[in-house]
Amino acid sequence: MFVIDNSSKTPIYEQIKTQILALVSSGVLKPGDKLPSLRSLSSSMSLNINTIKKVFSELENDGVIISVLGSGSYVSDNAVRNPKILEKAENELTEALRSAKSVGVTKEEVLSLVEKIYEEEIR
Amino acid sequence: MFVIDNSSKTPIYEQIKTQILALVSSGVLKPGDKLPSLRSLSSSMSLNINTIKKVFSELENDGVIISVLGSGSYVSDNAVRNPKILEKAENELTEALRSAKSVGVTKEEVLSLVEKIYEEEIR
Amino acid sequence: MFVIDNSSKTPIYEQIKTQILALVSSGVLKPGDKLPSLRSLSSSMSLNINTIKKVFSELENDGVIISVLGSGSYVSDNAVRNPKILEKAENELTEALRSAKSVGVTKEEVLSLVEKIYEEEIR
Amino acid sequence: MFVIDNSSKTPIYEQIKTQILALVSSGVLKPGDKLPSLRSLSSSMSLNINTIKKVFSELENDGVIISVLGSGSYVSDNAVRNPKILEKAENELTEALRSAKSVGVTKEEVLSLVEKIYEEEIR
DNA sequence: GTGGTCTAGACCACA
DNA sequence: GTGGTCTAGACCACA
Repeated sequence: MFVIDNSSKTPIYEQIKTQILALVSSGVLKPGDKLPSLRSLSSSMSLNINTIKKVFSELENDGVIISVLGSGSYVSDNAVRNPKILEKAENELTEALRSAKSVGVTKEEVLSLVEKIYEEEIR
Repeated sequence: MFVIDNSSKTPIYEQIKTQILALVSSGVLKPGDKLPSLRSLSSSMSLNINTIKKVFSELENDGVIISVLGSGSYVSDNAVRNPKILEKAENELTEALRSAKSVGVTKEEVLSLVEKIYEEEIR
Repeated sequence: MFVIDNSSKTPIYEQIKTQILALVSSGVLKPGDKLPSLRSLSSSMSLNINTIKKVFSELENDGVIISVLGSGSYVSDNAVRNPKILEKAENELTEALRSAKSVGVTKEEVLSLVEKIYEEEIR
Repeated sequence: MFVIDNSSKTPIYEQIKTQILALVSSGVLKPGDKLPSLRSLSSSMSLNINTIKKVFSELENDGVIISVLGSGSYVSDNAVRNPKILEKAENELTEALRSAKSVGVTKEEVLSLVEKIYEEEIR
C-alpha cells in the first residue's frame, strides 16, 4: 500500500500522510473517492491503529478528507492544492532553504538540486 | 546570545546548534576560536547546563568543535563546510523539495522562493 | 545482562557500549534484532535510564543501531564491521602499541600478548 | 620541548608523561639526570603549573623520578624498564587488543599493525 | 575555573 | 508501551 521507512526519523504517520497527499495531488485519489477503513489499512500494513487514526485526523483537520461516522472517509472537494497543505509545505521548504544557506550551501547547489527533484518520476 | 523560540517544535538544543553552525559558516566564529563555557552559556540563556552540553556534544560529534577537559570548547579546524553538516542540510532540503513537489508546489514557486531566501540578509 | 566494573575508570556507558558491540560483531545480535527497551535495560541493571540513553544514542550515532520513537531500538543493517567502530578500535590499538613500544615493551612481548588474546574464548 | 595535541582526548599531563617515559627508556634521559623545574617547564610550555605537578607526582609515584625538596627532580636508578610502567602499558595494550578483537578486527590486521608500529622511527 | 558522568524525575510525541 | 527533551543537582578529573 504505502512505503514505510522504519529507519527514518520522520514518524510513520507523517510518511503515510505525505503519500496520501501525493496520491490526491497527482489525481490518483479524486474528490469523493472513498478511503480504506482505519481497520483495513492498519491491519494490511501491520501498523498500530492509532497510527492510522492520527493520519486520518490530521488529513481531516487539514480539510483534505471528510470522515462520516458509520460510513467511512472520503476525499474532500477542495483537496487538491489545499491552502493549509501548500502553506505547510512552503514553510518547511523555507526552513530547509534557510538552514542550508546558513551552513554554506550555495544558491547554485540548491538550484541544481531543484532541477534534479523536478525531473524525477513521481514516486 | 541566541534566539530561542519556545513555541517551536524544533528542540531547543537544535535551535542553538543551528545558530552556532550559522556563526561558523558565516565566519563570525573561526577555527580555533573559543566558545563560551557550558556554564556561562547556560546561565546567560537561562537554560539547564545539560541542554548546552547536548549542543556541544553533538557539534563535537559532527566535527565542528572540540571540547577539551579543563580548558573549554573550540571551533575545529575543519568546521567550515563540514561534510557531515552539508550532507545533513542537503538531505533535509531534498526531503522538503520532494514533499513540496508531491503536494503540488510548482517548480516556478520553488525557484522564486529560492531567490527570495538567497536575497535575505543573514540573520 | 551486562557486566559492570564500578571501580573501572572507564565510564559505565562505555562499558555497556563495548559489550553491545561485542554481541553485534560476534553475531549474537543480528541486523534487525530488537534491543531491550531503555526502561527494561536500566531497571534490570539498576542504572539510571539516562545512562542507557547515552549508550543507545552513541550507538545510533555510530550507525550500529537505529532508535525508533514509539517502537524501540534495532540493530542496523550495516552494524557488523562498521567502519567508524573499526577505525576507532584501530586508532586506540595504535596508541596503545606506540605507548608500549615507547616505554620499552619489546616486539616479542607484544606478539606473544597478541597470540594469547586471540586464543582466548570470547567472553 | 614536548608535543601537545590539544584536540586529543588524552589529558595533557598524560601526553607529557608518556613523552618523558619515552626519553627515559630510549636513554636520552639517564638515571641521575636532573629534570627541568616545575616552573621552567610550565612557563616554557605555557601550561598550568598544576598540569606539570601532576606529571611529576605521577612519575615519582611510579618510581621513575625522585623529587628532592629544594633541589629538583632526578631520574631514578631503576627508571628503565620500570615494572609499574611496563605493567601499566601491558594492561592497556591488553584492553585495546581485547576491544579490537571484540569488534571484529582480525589477528592478521593486528599483526600487520604491530609490524608497522615497530618499524616506525622513535618519535 | 573547565568539561564529563551519573542520578532523579517531569513531561511529551508516537505506535 | 516506546524513545526524546529538559530540568536539577551531585560529584569527579583536569588545567
